[in-house]
Amino acid sequence: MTSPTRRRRAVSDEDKSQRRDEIMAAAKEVFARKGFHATTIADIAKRAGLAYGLVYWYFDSKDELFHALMAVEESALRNHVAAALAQLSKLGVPAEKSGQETPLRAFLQSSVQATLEFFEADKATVKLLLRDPYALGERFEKHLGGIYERFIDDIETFIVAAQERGEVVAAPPRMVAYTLAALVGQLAHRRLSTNDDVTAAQVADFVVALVLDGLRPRV
Amino acid sequence: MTSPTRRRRAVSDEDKSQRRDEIMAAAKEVFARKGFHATTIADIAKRAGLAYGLVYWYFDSKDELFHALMAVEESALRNHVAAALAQLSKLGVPAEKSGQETPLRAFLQSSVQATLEFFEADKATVKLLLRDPYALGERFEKHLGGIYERFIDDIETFIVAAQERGEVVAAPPRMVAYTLAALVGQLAHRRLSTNDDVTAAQVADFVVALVLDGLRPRV
Amino acid sequence: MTSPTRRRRAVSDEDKSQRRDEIMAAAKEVFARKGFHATTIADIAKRAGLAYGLVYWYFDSKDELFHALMAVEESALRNHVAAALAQLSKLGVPAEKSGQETPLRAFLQSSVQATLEFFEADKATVKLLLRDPYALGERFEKHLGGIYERFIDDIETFIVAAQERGEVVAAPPRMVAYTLAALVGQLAHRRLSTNDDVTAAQVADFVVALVLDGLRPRV
Amino acid sequence: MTSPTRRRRAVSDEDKSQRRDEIMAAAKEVFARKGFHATTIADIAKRAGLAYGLVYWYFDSKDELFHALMAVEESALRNHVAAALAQLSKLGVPAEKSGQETPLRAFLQSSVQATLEFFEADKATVKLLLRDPYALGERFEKHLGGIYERFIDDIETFIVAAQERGEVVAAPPRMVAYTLAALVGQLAHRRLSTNDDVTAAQVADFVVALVLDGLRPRV
DNA sequence: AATGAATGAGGATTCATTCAT
DNA sequence: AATGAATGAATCCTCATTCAT
Repeated sequence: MTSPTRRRRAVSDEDKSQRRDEIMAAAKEVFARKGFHATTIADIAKRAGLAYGLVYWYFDSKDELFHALMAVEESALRNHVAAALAQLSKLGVPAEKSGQETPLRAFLQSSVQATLEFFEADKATVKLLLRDPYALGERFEKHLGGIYERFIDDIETFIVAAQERGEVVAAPPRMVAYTLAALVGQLAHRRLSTNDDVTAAQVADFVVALVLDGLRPRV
Repeated sequence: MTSPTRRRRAVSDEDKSQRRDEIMAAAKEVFARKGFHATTIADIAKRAGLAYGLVYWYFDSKDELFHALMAVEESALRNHVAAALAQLSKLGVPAEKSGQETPLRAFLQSSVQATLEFFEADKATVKLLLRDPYALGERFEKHLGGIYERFIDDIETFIVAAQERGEVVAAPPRMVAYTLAALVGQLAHRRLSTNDDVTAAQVADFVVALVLDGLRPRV
Repeated sequence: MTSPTRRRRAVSDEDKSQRRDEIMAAAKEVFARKGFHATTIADIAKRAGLAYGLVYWYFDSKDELFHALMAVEESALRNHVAAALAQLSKLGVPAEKSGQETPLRAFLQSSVQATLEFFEADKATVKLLLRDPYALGERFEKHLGGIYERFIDDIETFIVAAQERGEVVAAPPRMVAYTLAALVGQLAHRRLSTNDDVTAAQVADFVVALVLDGLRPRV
Repeated sequence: MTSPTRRRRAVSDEDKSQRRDEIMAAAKEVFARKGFHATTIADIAKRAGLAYGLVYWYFDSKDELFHALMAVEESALRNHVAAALAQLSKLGVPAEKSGQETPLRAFLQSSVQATLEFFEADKATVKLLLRDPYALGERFEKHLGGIYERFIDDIETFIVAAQERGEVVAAPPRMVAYTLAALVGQLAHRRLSTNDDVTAAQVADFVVALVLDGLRPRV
């Protein structure tokens, strides 16, 4: 039994963190809908059902709030993709016995599909990560650049490993990685405005086929 | 007899058009450098060496000015690509007799290279067309969407024709077109910040090889 | 039996008073350093190691807190000067037998020196009493005016008494008092920013000599 | 007859300067009445009968506006005092033949009186120069310090010259100068709130007598 | 008494746009 | 056509103060 004077309130870090999350959720929604510039702190607060001054209790500035969002979304995306890849090995995709291209194809398929699904399920994030930051000047471009870099690094790493494992890749790994990231990013973005009823899986199939096999059918 | 205030010389449309162009040139430079929001009408006018109130004689609003720029740049890009393709046929690329894949490969190579070169030669346009509009809300996104659409249409049209001519394309034409546009757009954009000494032609080679042949080397 | 929330020990007025003092000490330091406007209640509370909401338990407003500080500082100053003067008589300064000017000179010397020493030892108070209140609008100006008034009254009273005791004073007593207060206040203030190694005693000597004797040396 | 195209408007620098002055006049009045912090740009603009945005056409910031005011007022004060002193020599005050103290006394009398009159005639300036700047932080304190410094320098210079001319001054010139400036500043300030019907000339007489002769009448 | 989250008035500043000349 | 002064909506952010716990 703790001393009465120590009881205090239970607002604690948990509640604080929760409020932060509420604000971020509201911010994400509004930023995605109206864009960074057109969004006011008041918009965000209203959306969150709070007094606008309170936003500054949790974030130092509009910029910081946006940065925080970018970081969270990057993290979520990476987790999502990592989970998909983990699932892949668990499912026993023949990663070891295979002398074929399976691993690379499977990796690409999984990564691309997971990425597209992630953005599919959360269209706001597309705008947050793939649309706004570019136009917001260096402060965000740098952050965004880092995110991209990390993704490209991961892909490159995998491709290099595949090459070392004996898989043939007919282009410099980094360039391929880079291209792939660009492609997927753009596709995710474009899928926002287009009304395909193509699924993420189909697009992933297409991308993988394109990247691995090209348009010209094997003779 | 005209009133004294009317004297002046009748300013021809040509003059008007010229001033307009001056303003647009200045606007392009400043928009590209600082981004749409950070650019003020005063910035543009100063750059053009004019009183800033005058901008409103030629354009109704900052938005309209930006739209006008987008239109001009689209037009310039299309002309540039069209010229490259025209050059191609003039050079006697075997477009008719071909039973080979030449036309499609040549078309892609030329289009991609011309596009990249265009953006290469005019980095401001990259920012104008590929960076800002996304984050500027629907008003510009729609316009940009149209530009993309037209390009995708052109590519698609060509691919369809190629297919009808007997060339095998292992994917839905529109999807290919769409992918290609995305890829090239993103590459052009990324080339802004990266210091490759890779030429546009090399990138084009890479893209075409990737799209047509894929990563797996011909057996 | 008191309700659980009521338990605690009955906080004595002493405790309350002590907390108040802690807050005032913190406030004094911060106000002096940053100025009234630049100081936030949060600054003060942090300095005092308290939750900032608590400040409002002891003071109704930032203004009231500042007023309280002014009152305390006035009191401290008056005590300090009074002590010096008391010391003076205790030391047997010939206040009664004197047919000389001693008393007035001694009084001035002691008062001025004590005042300067007080401000010397507590530079924060200079800012609190001599710098901020003026610029803070009528609410504080009035209070400050009162403080000055009381000092001037005291000096005047003494001068009148001296005159009645037969000492010659070549000017209206109130005016002299008023001048002296002004002079000392300004000197104290100015000593903040200047790096004289002149002591308070020396300045006091100078002031007294000036006031009593003027610049022209005795013939 | 200038060419019609060259006619243009006559707004010119004169008008611009005039508007600036209007704003400064309004600002001075409001700053003096409410203090720097309590004054809003809107207050100033309203007082000047202008849209508040316009203030920023003429001044970069509230701070700059205040600085400009300080500079103008310093200048005005210096001119006023200089004029009084010029008048003095013109009136044939025996500056050269005198072996007496006349010049110093006359100089002090004139300077002090002119200064007090200046502040008398323009009470707003007292607040602007002698009240607000101290409490406004370093940015203004520095400027104000400079103003004081220049005045003290002038007085010191004169006293030194007087000494060299043979007049006896029983204290270090700079200290005297410094004291005098402090005294006059404070007196001017105090005269704001007090309802003496003492004239500036009388106060000046008093100050000069005090400084030169002291309270103890010549025996 | 104590805490610190919540509120919202307030204010400086920017800038697109209008307008008198 | 040209100029640049004038307007004022808009928005970020601060911070005194209140209040639930």
